Order: sequence, then C-alpha cells, then structure tokens
Amino acid sequence: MDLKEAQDKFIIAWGAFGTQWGINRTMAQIHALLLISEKSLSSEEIMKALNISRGNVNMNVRELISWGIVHKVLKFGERKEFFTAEKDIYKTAIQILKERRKRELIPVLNLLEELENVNITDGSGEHFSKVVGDISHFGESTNKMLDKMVKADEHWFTGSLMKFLVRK
Amino acid sequence: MDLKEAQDKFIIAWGAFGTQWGINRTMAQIHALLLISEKSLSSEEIMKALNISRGNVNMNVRELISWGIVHKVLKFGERKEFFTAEKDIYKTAIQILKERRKRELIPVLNLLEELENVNITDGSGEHFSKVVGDISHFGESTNKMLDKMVKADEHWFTGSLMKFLVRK
DNA sequence: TCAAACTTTCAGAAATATTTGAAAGTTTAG
DNA sequence: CTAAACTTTCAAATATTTCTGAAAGTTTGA
Repeated sequence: MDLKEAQDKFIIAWGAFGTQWGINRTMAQIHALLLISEKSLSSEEIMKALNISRGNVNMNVRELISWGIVHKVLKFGERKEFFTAEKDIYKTAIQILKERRKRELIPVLNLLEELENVNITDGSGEHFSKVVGDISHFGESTNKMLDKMVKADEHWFTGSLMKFLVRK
Repeated sequence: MDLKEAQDKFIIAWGAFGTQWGINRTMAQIHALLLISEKSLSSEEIMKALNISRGNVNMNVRELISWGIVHKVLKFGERKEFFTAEKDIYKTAIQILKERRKRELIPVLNLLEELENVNITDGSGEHFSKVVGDISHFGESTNKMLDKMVKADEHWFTGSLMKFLVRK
C-alpha cells in the first residue's frame, strides 16, 4: 500500500468512525486530513482535498475549532487563514472528553436532578425515582471521574491510570 | 411535576441524548421506557406507549437485545414475548462499553495496524506513520483499559477506580 | 475610500437514516 | 394438520441531517 492510498483510507475510515459516534462524516474527515497534514491547510486546500464545498468547509472547521481540537494559523504576508489539528492524540482525546462532558453529560445531570423531585404518588413512582436516582448517581460519579481526568496533565492518563488499571 | 409528565420527559430526553451519541432516537426511547417500567412489556405495549409501528419496535428491541441491555421474558400461559431492561445501571454501562469496544474500537485498531505498514517514501510519509502510530498506541491503551474495566465486577467501577481518581 | 480577497450565511437540494405497514414466516395449541 | 397468534422482513414513504453555492458580509492594503 502506498502513502496516498493509506492516507485516503485513513480519512475515509475516520469519517465512517465519526458517523457511528454522532459526529458528522465531513467533520471527522477534515479532522483526519488535518491530522495527517504536516503543514496547516487553507479552506481552499481542504475543499480540493475532500471535494467539498466552501460552505461545508467553513461550517465544519469552525465546529472543530469550537471543540478545541483544530486551531487557526495566521501566516505572515498571507491574507487567508490556515488550519491545523492538535497533533497530540492524548490532548485531543482529553479535549473531546471535556467538551462532551460539558455539552452532553451536564445537561443530562441537570434534567435527572429535576426529575428526582417528582411527586411519588404510587408504587411505580417509587420505581421511577429509584431508576432516576441510580442513573443520576452514576452520572455524578462519571462526571467526577471525567473532571479528574481532564484536570490532570496529559501524561497522567497513560501514566498512573494505566498502571493502576493494569496492576489490578 | 407529576409522574406521567416526568416519565415522558425522561423518555424524550433519553431519546435526544441517544441521538447525540450515534444511537437512534427510538432505540433509546424504548430503552428508557423499559428502564422506568417495573414490569416487562410486550411489543404491543411498546407500540402504544411510544406511538410507533410494529416493525420499528421489533427492529429496535432486537438491537437492544443484541447490545445485551434488554432481555426477553417469557411468561407462563402467555404466547407472546415480553421485554425488560437491565435495571442495574453499572451493568448497563459496562455492557455498552464492552459492545462499543468490540464493534467500534477493535475494527479501528485493525485498520491502524494495517496502515502502520505503509511504505515510507518521503518526509510526509514519516509524519503519517507517526500520527497513525500515536493513535494506534493510544487506541491500544484504551483497549486494555476497557478490557480491565469490563472484566472487573460491577462494584469495582465505583469502588477502586473512583477512590483512585478522587484521591489523586 | 475603494475594491480585491477573503469569510460567513442560509435557503433549497441532495444524501442519509429511520419508519411504516402489509405480506411472509414461524410457532403452538388443540 | 390447521388456524390462530404471534414475529420478522423489507420496499417504499417519511423524516432528518448534511451539503451546496451564490449572495451578503468583513477585512485589509493601497
């Protein structure tokens, strides 16, 4: 397999993988492209590489930036913006955990807390409260765990945590 | 807020949450319905509760069963099948981790391994190999970690792991 | 101030994912 | 064996998400 072939395969696979995880295909592909590109790329270059429209590139690049895993690069003497992906995969993973926690876990915890205050009027009310309480408790634990993880430095994930897990 | 209102809210929210995680809305809603239902439900009952078709119920319930988080229940003297969700939220979470590991992580690791064998012919080939190697290494670590987690008993997650994380 | 170079927006088009429902298939009691 | 009771399948319909591209908006150098 030659380089170009491998690169294409990587981009396609990353896109398909993203889709399974609720991330749109193009956004994942742009991320893959920027990961394997040593130099930063302009919108124009991304458009050509992935054969997608200007609007699509703009939308998805901004989304990647809002996730904190792609950055703008300004070059001297160049009017246009260039983009580059965070190349440290641990930092990237931690950043994604951080954002998913903020955007998805926290809102669910808030809802569960609200639902825990429902009036119990009969037996099935008790069951509902138990289920909601259990999920809420689990969610809080996960939240605390993620909080520790994202606050720790990048080496900690593979360092202490991995040692702890492998020792067990 | 009364019970019915809270239950509906829970089902709707679980569905929306699922969507963000690459799980289809109805599948997540059926899961939510079965979680908060004390008794097991028939296809007919699920159809009515969520106002969806027979085919849809059948397809999604089978998918939930294949994920190992919903089970068939056979009742004496009843011809039809009933369904119930695993009520232990830790078991459910571990089961989901286990399945996602098998269905999604392992295939990616296999691809990455394949891509690591690409011929390096120039400088950008080296960069590509590094990126793929880093992701592969990270993926292997995550894989090992998940393996430990899913093999451990249900109390371990909240027990040792949480203690370890909170202590740090 | 102007116009070229660039970025952003968003309505409609296209692509993708999900759902329906009727027909086919299966199981079981008698 | 038969028919009723139930489950499964899947092509077509519907719903949802994503993408395009042209127009509008913004920035900058001269």
